[in-house]
Amino acid sequence: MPELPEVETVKETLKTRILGLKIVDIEIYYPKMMSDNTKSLLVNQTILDISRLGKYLIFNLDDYDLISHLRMEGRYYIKTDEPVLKHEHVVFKLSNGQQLRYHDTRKFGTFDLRIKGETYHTKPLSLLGKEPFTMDPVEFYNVLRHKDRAIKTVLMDQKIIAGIGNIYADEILYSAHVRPDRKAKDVSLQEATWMIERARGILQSAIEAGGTTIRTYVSSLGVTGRFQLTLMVHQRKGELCYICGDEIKKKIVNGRSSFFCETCQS
DNA sequence: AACGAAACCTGCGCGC
DNA sequence: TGCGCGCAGGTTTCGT
Repeated sequence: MPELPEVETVKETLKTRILGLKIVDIEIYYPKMMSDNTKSLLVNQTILDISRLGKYLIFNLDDYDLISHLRMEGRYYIKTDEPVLKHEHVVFKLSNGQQLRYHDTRKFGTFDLRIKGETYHTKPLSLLGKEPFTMDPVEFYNVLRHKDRAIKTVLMDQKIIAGIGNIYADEILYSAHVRPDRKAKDVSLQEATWMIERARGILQSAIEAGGTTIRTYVSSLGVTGRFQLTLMVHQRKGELCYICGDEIKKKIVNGRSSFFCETCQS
């Protein structure tokens, strides 16, 4: 589910709810999700801050950083003593009686614990490329020049540029007028520059939309980070392009569904 | 080195 | 109603 904007929204929302609270206990209902050793190190740590890099959420504690990746369907809920649901796999009990619950239908999410200071120098965070906000278009172009893969595959490669997933890749490519199945090495400097500029604009708009959506649900249970931004092409196969009126096409690119307009993108 | 496919999981919608 | 299949916004691992 979550790409960079959704994770940013989850981060901001959680910061308003659990900052300064101590983890007094943890219940693990799906052992593969978190080891007992990690649990023992987390207990008695206080949540001092929450940060984000790419699609990773990072709980900054006294002595450690807990790195959380939501993968496809991870979500956080803040509850008290309601019954624990089927897909709530990790429950962090906090010092004010609240519980931070990690919910993940497909169990793809991951937790990694790092000693402060090593967080950004070890996997997985050390593998991440720059986010679109800090990526220099010329640097990006120079990477593309050597890639014999579809441009969309490169745009979603977290080692090259961090934070973009399947939905935003489609939207960015549409906005930059580039077909998802073009070879990366055939993309021009002008196009690469548009892609970075459009990535920044679209991600920023999504963050603002997500923030708006969440703010209207301040007292709701879920902290999902779902945003309401109008999608121009993603999941619109057979519908009409808002710009030229042609039919939106769907094609599998490197195993991922990809939506685009043949007329507006080349 | 670099690429594509498979694997990790569960639930949902669709056609028969 | 029930079953099988395809599909889902991500990442890592494995084989070529």
